[in-house]
This record gives sequence, C-alpha cells and structure tokens, in this order.
Amino acid sequence: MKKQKISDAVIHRLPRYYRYLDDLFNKGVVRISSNSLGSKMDITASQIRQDLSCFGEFGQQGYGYNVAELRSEIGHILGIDSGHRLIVVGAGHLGHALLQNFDFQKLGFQIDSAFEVSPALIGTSIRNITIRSMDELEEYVTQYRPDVAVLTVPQHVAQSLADRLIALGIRGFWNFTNVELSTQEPGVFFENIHFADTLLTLSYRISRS
Amino acid sequence: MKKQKISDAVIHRLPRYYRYLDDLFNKGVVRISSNSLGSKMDITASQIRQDLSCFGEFGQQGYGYNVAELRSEIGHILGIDSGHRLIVVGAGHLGHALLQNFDFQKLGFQIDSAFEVSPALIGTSIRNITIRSMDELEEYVTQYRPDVAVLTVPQHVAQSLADRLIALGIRGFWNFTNVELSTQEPGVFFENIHFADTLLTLSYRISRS
DNA sequence: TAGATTGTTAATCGATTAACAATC
DNA sequence: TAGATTGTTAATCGATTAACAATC
Repeated sequence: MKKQKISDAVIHRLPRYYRYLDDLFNKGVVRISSNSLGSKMDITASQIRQDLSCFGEFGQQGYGYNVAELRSEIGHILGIDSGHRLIVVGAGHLGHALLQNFDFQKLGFQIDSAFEVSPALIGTSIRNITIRSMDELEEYVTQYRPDVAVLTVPQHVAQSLADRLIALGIRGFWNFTNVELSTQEPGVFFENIHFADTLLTLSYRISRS
Repeated sequence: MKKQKISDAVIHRLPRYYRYLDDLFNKGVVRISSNSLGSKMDITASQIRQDLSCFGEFGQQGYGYNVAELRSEIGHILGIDSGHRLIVVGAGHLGHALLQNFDFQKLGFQIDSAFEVSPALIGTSIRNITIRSMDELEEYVTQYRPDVAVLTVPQHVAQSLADRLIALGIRGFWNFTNVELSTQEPGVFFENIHFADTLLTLSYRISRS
C-alpha cells in the first residue's frame, strides 16, 4: 500500500467501483478478477489494481477479489458507514424530488430535516421528513449538528446561505445551484452539480458527429 | 490552431468557460486577459490559452480577449446556436423540477414535449409543455425528430427506453437514472448524471479531514 | 514607441498502461 | 503442482505548465 496523496482521478472512480461491486453483490457474484471487472467497466485491469493499491491489499493472487469484501471495503473508504447526517435546504421542486426519490440511506446518509421559506410548504412533510421554516436553521443546526447540507435553493441566495451554514459547522455541500460556492474555511467541501454544464457537453458532442 | 482530437479534459472545461464568460458579459465586462480569467477560475492562464488554441485564435496580443466575442465563440463551439430540440421522458418529481426550473432556452435547447405513463399527469402541462402518454412516443419522435431525450424515468426501464429512442433517431441522452446506458449505435451520446456518485465523493472527503 | 498579452513550442509533471516477480 | 491473478515497479503516454518570440 502506497501512502501518498490520493489523486482526484482515483477518488472520482471510487463511487463507480462501488456501484459495480454493489450490483455484482446483489446478483450474488462471489468473486471477480481485476480483468473481468475491468472489461465490465471498460477500463484496464491495471488501473483497477493501481487504484485499489492506494488504499490497501484487497485481493488474493490466483483468485481475484471477493465481491462482498471489496464492496464493503470501498464502501468504508467512501465513508458509507460513517453515519453522516444531512439536511435539505430548499424544498422546491428539486428538493422535493430528492426527498421523494433519492435513496440517501443506501449511501449511508440519514436525512435529518428539510428547510424552506415558502409558507405553503412549512409544516408539511415528505416521507416522514418535516419541512421547517428557514428561520429555524440556526437553532436546528446548532443543536443537531448535521454534517452535510443539500442546497436546492435559488442561485442568488446560495452563497450567503452557505456562509451561514459553514458558520454553524456544516462541512459538506451537495450544491444543486448553478453557482460555484467557495469559502476560506478549511475542511469544508463542495460538490457542485452543474446541470447546465453536462447538458452543454452533450450539446457539444451531438453538434459535431 | 492545432487540428487534432480534442481531449475530454478540454471538452469538460468548455461549459465552465462559457459560464464565466456569460457572467462577465452580463456584468458588462468588455475585455479580459487569460491571466485575469485564470485567477477568477482558479486555473492557469497557460491552460486557458492552450485550451482555446484547440479551436482557433480568439485573442489579440497586448489586449486579451473580447468578452462578448469569446463568449459567443465558445457558445458556438458548444452548439448553443444549433437549434437542438429535446423531449423530457418521465414527468415525475425530477422531470417536473427540470421542466419547471431549468432554463433550457439559455443553453439553446427547445423543449418539444414531455412523456409520462402516469394517467394522472397525461394531458396536464407545465410551463406550456403538454405531457403526453408514453404510447405516443414512437409517433411523436418519428414525426418531429427531436435530437435529445432527457431521461427521468425509473432505473429498470431506462435501457429499454433508450433503445426504443435510439431506434427512432435520438442521438443524445441526458440521463438522470443511476444506470449507465450503452448502445452499439455510433453517433449516440450519453451524459450520465450520477447523483449518488457525487454524494459519495462528498462523503469521502468529509470522512477524512 | 513600450508594455501587455497572445499563440505555440518545449519542459515538466502526473496518470495510465505494461510487465513481471511473488504467491495463492 | 500448475494456472491464475495479484501488487508493484518501470515504461509510456497525455495533460499541464513554463517560456518566449511575435505583435497588437
């Protein structure tokens, strides 16, 4: 096991490994070699072994990898078993869609609560999650200390809301607004979902082929 | 201008360039150097010049780039002015959220129509887009020939729906289901939005800091 | 003109792939 | 045991950064 900084390229492949292993696991596959996993995922066996070697030795010569074991090891590396908790900030259409459809639990996240400004939504609940007033944010976060905030609010309030939440101790943002958030605070992370960027990438590809 | 294959890394940076230039443009900024754009975007000036040189010569020595001009050049490269049309397949919460909030027009896409299986939704409309029955898909696509399909349907129908749509001539998929779609058909592109992957990346980061 | 800044070539850095000894 | 497959080192490939002549 090499002890060094893990590159972004490797980090971004981890969830995909997990996804494939979870799938194999659910299909009852017991073992897999880097070679056959590689051909399934359309990457080289070499890359898989190289990537995994950043975190430990999970295979066995002549055998390959035990699917259940490797799945749970990668899950662990990703922090699926860390008991993270999150709040959803903004319960408009998109927030609602996530609350309704997204399986947070499967990724090890517990939804603590949701917050909204719209009076029509405050007090209602979606899948047992009560939607609270945005005014209660400070009190709630201070008391319950969730780790992550899902931001599904209008663009123009995104950065100021993020600042508020960072001050309250939120350390991760799953940011669905189309602005890039930033902070001076160390140890705070943003995952920006730029819908528009991906649609433009698609636009680029279909425009020249 | 170098005439060679454009790398994925460059392609994925283009929408971000566009986003920043659009922002500068809307703020009325007239000119910008690779240096100051680089510090705004937190990348090197060298990278910007290198990236742009794949597509042409858009700057001027001693001056920099005209914001309006570079913005529209990159927009053109991305195909924003190609008059692409799309359909939304699946009008559940997520499809609804996109129809309601997402500014397709700004990216040069026109929404043609939306399709659903749920009888409760068929015949209703969102922002002037009528939701049709999934049964009308073949007829509609054959007749109007949209370029792109937004897939916001349950996972287990995603691949078969994609196959149907590819057969009908759809060439791009903005895929919000958490499965990786594929096809033998050349000239068909998938942009997969894997929500779970990005949340796991965030989970990884906050788990070790 | 002098200063600024481009586009491009060359140098560096990092990531991917290949090769192979170790070993189950 | 023999065959398979790992983890790791070395080789290659590609992407980023630096440098600079050209020129507005």
